Amino acid sequence: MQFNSEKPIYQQLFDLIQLDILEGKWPEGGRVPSVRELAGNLEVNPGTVMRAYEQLQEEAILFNQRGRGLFVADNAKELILKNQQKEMIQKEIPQFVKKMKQLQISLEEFVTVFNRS
Amino acid sequence: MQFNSEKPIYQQLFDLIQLDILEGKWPEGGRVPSVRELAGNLEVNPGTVMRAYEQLQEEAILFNQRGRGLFVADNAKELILKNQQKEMIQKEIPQFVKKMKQLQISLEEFVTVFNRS
Amino acid sequence: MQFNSEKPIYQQLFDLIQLDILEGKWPEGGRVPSVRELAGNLEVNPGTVMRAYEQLQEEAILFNQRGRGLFVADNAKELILKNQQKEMIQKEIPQFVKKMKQLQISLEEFVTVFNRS
Amino acid sequence: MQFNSEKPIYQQLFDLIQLDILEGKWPEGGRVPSVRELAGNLEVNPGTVMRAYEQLQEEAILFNQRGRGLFVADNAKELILKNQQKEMIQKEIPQFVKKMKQLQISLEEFVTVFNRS
DNA sequence: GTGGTCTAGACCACC
DNA sequence: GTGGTCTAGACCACA
Repeated sequence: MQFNSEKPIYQQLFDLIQLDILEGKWPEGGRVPSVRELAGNLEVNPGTVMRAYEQLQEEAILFNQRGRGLFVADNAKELILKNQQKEMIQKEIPQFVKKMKQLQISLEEFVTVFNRS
Repeated sequence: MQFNSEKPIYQQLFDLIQLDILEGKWPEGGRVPSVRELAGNLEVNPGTVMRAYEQLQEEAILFNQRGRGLFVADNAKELILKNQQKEMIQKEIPQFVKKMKQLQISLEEFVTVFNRS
Repeated sequence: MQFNSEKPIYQQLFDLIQLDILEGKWPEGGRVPSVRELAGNLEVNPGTVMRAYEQLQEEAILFNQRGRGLFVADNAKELILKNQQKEMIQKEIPQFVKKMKQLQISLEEFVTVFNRS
Repeated sequence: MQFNSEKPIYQQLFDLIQLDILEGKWPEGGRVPSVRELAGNLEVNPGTVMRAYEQLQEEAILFNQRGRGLFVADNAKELILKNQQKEMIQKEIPQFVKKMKQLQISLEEFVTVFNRS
């Protein structure tokens, strides 16, 4: 796995796993790969995986069953979607729009790209 | 002057100065505050200002008249606008659109925010 | 290590490292000495080495694996050769030819030196 | 007059004047513009012109007639040509050839550019 | 006065 | 351990 070097790896991991859950690759309620296993697959330091898992637990997307491992929450997809949508709509879109206006980029330009992809 | 800690100061300066030029606070063809002067005003190390100025020279937004100081290029505004528009359209918008689709945010949602602000 | 005083050290380093890569002393894909290590060996300030490394990253000759260090790109040799050839053919040769003509130095003179060495 | 910022202005001036003499714009034996006059025309600091004139005197290309001004030497053209040719053939060409070989640029490539311009 | 280079040393996040 | 940022201060050539 290649990681874009501009962001901390643990954050890229954090994002990636959420995508995997949304896409059903990591099913809700299912057990998550162990830190060592995932770290081995991705050729990444175990501590780095650890850190991503920790943050996912803080957001209640993963939960720990003592001695059995980490599991995906049953409402994980919904949680992820709600959280990120909220962040996007309340913060990122307004900020993005502001920048577009500063640069005099028209709505049409945006729509073109939107429809193209 | 307050600086956001999440981005290097010299980059924030780099962005800020471009905004100032676009807004006409630093007129095209005019002389720019000396490294030491600006550093003093902003309570920042001269080297940090230098770094911002350096990058602006690389983009041909500023140019050096030896021994006299740095000046804003005559076509600075156009340059800045073109550069940033290019960056926005080619990279940021596609990336943003991708994220919107992942989060199932509709175009309408975006348009609403766009028209509101 | 001795440095020529007429050019900035970090630029001399920038050139030197490219030569080392071309000659295979710093193999493609391999790890590069750490900033501190190289600085120690060359008896130079770490910041100076950093600056050279920085520019090599901008040219994609080196890349950063976060927390592990800097590495030589897999296509580094090709990149260096292409870049420098381009610079040479587009800028330096025409300029050199212009000077030769001003000084009325014939092509034969040049060819003689070329074949001799 | 525009000066390329990569070289000190006084050196650019030094080169420029020699070219002018070679091309006959400043005739041998003729009087040279005063420091103030030339500085005014070129929009340059008088001290800068001064410095160029000084170096030209050191090379005996200009000479001073006390109270009357500076004059171009009678053998100025020959002097300039000989000096620069020597420098070119003994130092610059070998160095240039070395770099060409490092970059695997063929003699043909050079000849092409030479004949084109 | 100007920009620019270099040093020595501190501090940071990341791995 | 790694790269990267920032500071404070010195020194330089150029104009």
